[in-house]
Amino acid sequence: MVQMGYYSNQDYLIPFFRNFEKHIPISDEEKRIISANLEFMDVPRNDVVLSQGNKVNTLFYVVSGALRAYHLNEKGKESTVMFAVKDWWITDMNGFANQDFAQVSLETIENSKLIGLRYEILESLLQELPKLERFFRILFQRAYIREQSRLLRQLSMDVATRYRSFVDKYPKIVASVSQKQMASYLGVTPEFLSQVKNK
Amino acid sequence: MVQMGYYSNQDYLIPFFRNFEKHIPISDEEKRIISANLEFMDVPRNDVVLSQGNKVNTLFYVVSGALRAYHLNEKGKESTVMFAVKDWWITDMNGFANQDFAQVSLETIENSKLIGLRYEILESLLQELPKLERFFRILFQRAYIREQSRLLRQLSMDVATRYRSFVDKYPKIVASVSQKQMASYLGVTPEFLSQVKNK
DNA sequence: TTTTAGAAATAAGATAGTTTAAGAATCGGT
DNA sequence: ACCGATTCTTAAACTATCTTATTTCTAAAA
Repeated sequence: MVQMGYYSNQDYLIPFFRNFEKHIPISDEEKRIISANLEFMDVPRNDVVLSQGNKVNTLFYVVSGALRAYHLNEKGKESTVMFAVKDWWITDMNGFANQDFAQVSLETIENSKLIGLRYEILESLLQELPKLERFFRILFQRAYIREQSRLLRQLSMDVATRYRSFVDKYPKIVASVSQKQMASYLGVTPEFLSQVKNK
Repeated sequence: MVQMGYYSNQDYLIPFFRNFEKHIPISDEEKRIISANLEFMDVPRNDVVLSQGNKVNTLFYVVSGALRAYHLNEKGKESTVMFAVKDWWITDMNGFANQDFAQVSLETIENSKLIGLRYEILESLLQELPKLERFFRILFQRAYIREQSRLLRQLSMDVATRYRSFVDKYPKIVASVSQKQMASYLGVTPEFLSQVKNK
């Protein structure tokens, strides 16, 4: 993972604030304050930016590229909890919010530009700019809705329907993801997904 | 569903603000403003307070009792998305936040006292008391974490482990829930849960 | 008290998903 | 262009879970 110098941060900040302003308006002064508190990272494909079992200190925003959050259980079975592409935020949220250990690892599945926001920094930013509470309220509300919808699909649909539904919803993600990863997201074996697809 | 007169609202408001203040401090004046915008309901067991397919206009806070959110798919299969007991908030959040139709129904599984907060009211309260943004930010953050953890359990654990894990985590809920409902929450048939339990 | 209905347990046959293994295709590195 | 290493497909045998049906149990209604 490479920390970039200040000169090139506009590559990160322009898309970041463009997305930010879709949710709430923000002044130049506020942008300046926020910018000064972010970290900019250029991460190659297949790099692990957070490891299961470690303390979680950073919340990531995806400027470009794609990430995957996955869990490894005692039996070595891998479960993909989430993918993130451009404009998504991702981390092990439980570990982050409760300053606890990560239950998932986070890896890039493409070369990625990320913005990192550290826990203590976010906490103090929220104090300094209460407006951010609204931003993150909206963010978490949407994240909650997303997870609840996913859970509902997991419970109420069969694999073929879940697969089609995912492809419809996130065609961009499908492109960067191996079938093995896709299967572990849907909760089936890659072999079975292969069967299902060929019908 | 019975709307209560003003005289008895303290039964609702005292537990409500006691819980509220666990997350953020709040003045008497703020309490007054919030109180004036809530609805108080006393709902008997097995009452449906929101029906799948209808527009969602209310967010519910559980003062006492218990609720269940469930979805019915085309094949008539029922999936329990969530339970809520004392101090939990519940609704079809997608329908609520996006003013869309409910994908789930909401029913009481015990006689329940609920506080209702309507969509437009919440929106204007958030304008009037920006402090509430923080409250709901924390609320949704926790809800998101909860859903993500549940999904992870769903993907990575077998039925027996999921069942034990639920009983450990929510012993109170287990008491108010039938085995059929429990099974539809865990994503298995009641018959299979019965087998699993007897081991 | 009898009746009724819904909960749960049990068991047999059906289906969805897993496992294993082997071959074909694809991809990054040299 | 070649090699080794993943990744994907296919298929057969297997296992877990589901469906359906029957029975028992329980609790509330009449």
